[in-house]
Amino acid sequence: MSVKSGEKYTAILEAAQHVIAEQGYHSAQISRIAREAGVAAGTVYLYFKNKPDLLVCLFRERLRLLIAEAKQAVAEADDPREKLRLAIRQHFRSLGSRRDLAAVTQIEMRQADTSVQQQISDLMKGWFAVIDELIAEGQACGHFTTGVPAKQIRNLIYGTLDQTVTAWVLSGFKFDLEALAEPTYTLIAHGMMQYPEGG
Amino acid sequence: MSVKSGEKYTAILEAAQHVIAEQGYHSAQISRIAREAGVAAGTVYLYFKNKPDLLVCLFRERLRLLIAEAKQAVAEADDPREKLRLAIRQHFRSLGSRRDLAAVTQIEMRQADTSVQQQISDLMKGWFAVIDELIAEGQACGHFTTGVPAKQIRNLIYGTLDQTVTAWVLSGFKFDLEALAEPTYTLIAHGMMQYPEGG
Amino acid sequence: MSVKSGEKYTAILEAAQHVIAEQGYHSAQISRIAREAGVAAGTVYLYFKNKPDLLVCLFRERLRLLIAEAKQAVAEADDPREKLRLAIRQHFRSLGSRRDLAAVTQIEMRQADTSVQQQISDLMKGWFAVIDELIAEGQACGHFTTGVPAKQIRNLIYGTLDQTVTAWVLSGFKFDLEALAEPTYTLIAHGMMQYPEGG
Amino acid sequence: MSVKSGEKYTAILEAAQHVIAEQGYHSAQISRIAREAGVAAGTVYLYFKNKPDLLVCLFRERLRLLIAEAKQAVAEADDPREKLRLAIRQHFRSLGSRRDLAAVTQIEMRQADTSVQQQISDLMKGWFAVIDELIAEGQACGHFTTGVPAKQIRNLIYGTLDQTVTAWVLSGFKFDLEALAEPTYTLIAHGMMQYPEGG
DNA sequence: TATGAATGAGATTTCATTCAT
DNA sequence: CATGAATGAAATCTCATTCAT
Repeated sequence: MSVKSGEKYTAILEAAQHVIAEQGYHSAQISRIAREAGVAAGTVYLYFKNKPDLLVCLFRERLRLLIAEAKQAVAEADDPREKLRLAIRQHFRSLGSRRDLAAVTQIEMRQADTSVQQQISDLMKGWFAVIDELIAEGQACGHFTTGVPAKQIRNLIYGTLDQTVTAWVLSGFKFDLEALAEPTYTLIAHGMMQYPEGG
Repeated sequence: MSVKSGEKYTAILEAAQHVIAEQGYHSAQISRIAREAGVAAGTVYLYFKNKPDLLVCLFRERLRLLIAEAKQAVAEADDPREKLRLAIRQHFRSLGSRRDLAAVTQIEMRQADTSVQQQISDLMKGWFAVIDELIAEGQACGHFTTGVPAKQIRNLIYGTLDQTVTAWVLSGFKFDLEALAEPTYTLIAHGMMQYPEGG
Repeated sequence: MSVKSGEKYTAILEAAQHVIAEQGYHSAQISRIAREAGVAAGTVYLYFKNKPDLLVCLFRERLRLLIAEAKQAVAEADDPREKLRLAIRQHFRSLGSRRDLAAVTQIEMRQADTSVQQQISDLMKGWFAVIDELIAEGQACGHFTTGVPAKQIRNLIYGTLDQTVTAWVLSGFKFDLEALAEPTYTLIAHGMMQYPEGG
Repeated sequence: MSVKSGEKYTAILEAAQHVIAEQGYHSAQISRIAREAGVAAGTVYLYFKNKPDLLVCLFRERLRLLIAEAKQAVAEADDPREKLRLAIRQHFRSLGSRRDLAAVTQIEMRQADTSVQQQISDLMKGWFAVIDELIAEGQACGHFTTGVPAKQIRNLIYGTLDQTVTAWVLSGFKFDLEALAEPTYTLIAHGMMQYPEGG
């Protein structure tokens, strides 16, 4: 039986997400996570190498989910512009319905030390790939500008989404995140400039 | 703790910035910062309440500088579109020429605990104000769209700049940050969509 | 725990000797020993009460062998002086041909805690008995001095052998242990003093 | 002020020796040693790198003393035979009057892990040097046999002394150690063999 | 103001041992 | 007899902070 498939593995990850969201990364003690998962502290070390590893695994699992949802959303359209619209909406929907997860990804996870950040950064490439593909497709068919490096377009998209979710978490979830999908798409896609006529 | 100026206050901040950039936030020991500043460890506590306070003060000082530079840059133009262009260029220029500072603001500072993040978040409002004012002005004179909440425009701008600088730091300063000002402005201002005719 | 024979009992002892010789006493994990013996960790506890008990049993088994070999060697001569010569040669031969065992008895076993040391110390009495008998015999027939307590003669003999084997192990088995039997016998038997005439 | 010269450094070493002699090496907690030395646990780490380092330093300090006393004793005679006699007496006297130290050197110190043993082994060379010099001198002037490797003579001397002191500690200090100096010298110097005539 | 030696709280992690199967 | 997943106790070490000088 794979050690990664047991319900204890899942229970520990759930508990970690909850405790970290509640207490913050550095105050989240292994013993507390274990108690919440209903296992002994030592058991955590049967499933995870150490505390940073637990964090990385948590992030990997959750990001895998987000990426899958993003891919699925994007697959529902053919036009890259529409794909972008759906990707944005899905991102806000995915995190908007999972506050613990949002708190962990936007705030707490970023308090981990550099080696964890490095691993997280690598995992993010999977997420970026979804955007990158969408951009490349849009550029190929002439819908998206090629006058700007694709990587910078990605920075615009990801940076905007990330900042928006972070602002939402920091506000204490005070506004409707998903409702921002449409205007955000508009801004990203059409830009912020008003034109006297046409546009 | 009461003295907000003087050589030693400055020296400690300089040392903190350097040590944190080099070793990361959590590995940056007070004793090391003190040594680098040429003072005793205890002396740090005459100028700062504690380690988080030192971090917050460092951020406040540096942000004050960045805001001043941004305001000065923006003041050089009348048209809010031009102001936006200058603000973006200035942001990339300000951080692009201060690698230690960039590493601290984009990476290390974010590892601080939640209470510090809260204070930093408050300080950021001063930075946001510069953008907000610029947006409001642009909207007032009809150059910027009013079809989208101003706050979301700000998220777009700030998120994009932030993500770009972070990518630059994480790349090991491998590309020319300032050179990205122009395409970034284009993207933000005009959007990423290509139009068959007009636009 | 009740079974003192059988393949598994033997296999565990063999594995323990090997793992301890290789990794040292404190780093020798029960799980590692079990794996090497081809049994589950829990199985070790069917044959041994606990880790110290495993060590004591290992030492007892091996010492039993050494004592048997010593007795057998000694039995081949009648003259106590010759018996001493043979005993020394046999000790060096017994350990000289079993490096793992030598490493365990001379180095690792001595890192066990005091209660184990006490038990080992008791077992050593069986070894000392062989020497003591030989000494008593030699004193009885006038070949060995009676001007010195027999126990101190034993300390001389055992101490010298022990130190020599330890030096051999610590050297990384770099010299021929058995070759030292003859000079060691000479030293012990005749002393280190040179006499102008006679001797 | 050298960190090695303070009274706290000494107090910690004294406390370590006492606690280790009483509880054994592995049960000797740093917190207990610190309490006995009248300092905080953290203070121990201002003077010693870690627990093994504390042990090595303790051994180094004490061995330095023993070697000094041995050298001083040896210096009182010219004849190498007499020097040997004095060295043996001094060794038994040095340890016979310091039971805590004897318990630590003969029993507890040997429970330390391999890296400590290695360092101790290196330090022991200083002790061996005293014996080696004495042996070389005796061989040079024809008093000691050259028919046996000098290193083996050293093994005889050191092994015998070591075993004798260990036996004394294990006996619970039940006999007079120093009283064994004379017979031990006799045995080592003249051997255990009785000769019909002369000798 | 400045020093820096001393403090001491606090959490990770290991691994011998158990026990339900 | 055998298994091996789970347990949980226990101790080192770090480093921000203090305070007597």
